[in-house]
Amino acid sequence: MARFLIGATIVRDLPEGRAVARIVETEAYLPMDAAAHSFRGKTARNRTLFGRRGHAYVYYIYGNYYCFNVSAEAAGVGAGVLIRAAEPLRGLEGMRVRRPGARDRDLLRGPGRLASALAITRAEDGLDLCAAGPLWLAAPLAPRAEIVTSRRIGLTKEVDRLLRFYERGNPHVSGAKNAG
DNA sequence: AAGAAGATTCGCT
DNA sequence: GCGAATCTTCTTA
Repeated sequence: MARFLIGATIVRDLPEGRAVARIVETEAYLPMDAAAHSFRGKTARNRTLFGRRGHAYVYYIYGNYYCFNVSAEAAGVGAGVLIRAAEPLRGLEGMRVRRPGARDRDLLRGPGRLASALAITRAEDGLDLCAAGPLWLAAPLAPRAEIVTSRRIGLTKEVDRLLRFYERGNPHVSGAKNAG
């Protein structure tokens, strides 16, 4: 699913209007993956990871930021895909309001920035992303560029697993230095 | 009940 | 390139 979501569209309704973006970077968090929030079992915070696939799992991190994930397996199995970066397509005004001073290129570049620009918080946790609503996803339409595989970013466990995916050369991908 | 770590970002050197 | 900021959640005592 992490691969599939590259090129998919995020549709988010903000007070300023509808924001649309194209996913360019994701990471997979598998069952039996010590780096995954689901690894130690279901809790109040991560319960949507254990629900049906295609629902929003949003968590708060470092006292400042939210990260937006998509639950990725059948009910009862804990797994998800972190949406790390996207390319803004429409409704940039609403995103700019939430990321003052940022260049357009950086509006959705990085998981914390993406959630901030699209106003995604714990309030959106559990939303069905395959149904009409304030936040949903549309499958990729156009042919996609080459997808690169790499190590995941910012982890202290399972650091060698190749579970990050991004479009080669896309300027909206986070951490240029992390290209490997 | 207390403490440590965390799927990040930004500013400063 | 490095370290602080900031607070929630989970683990351990």
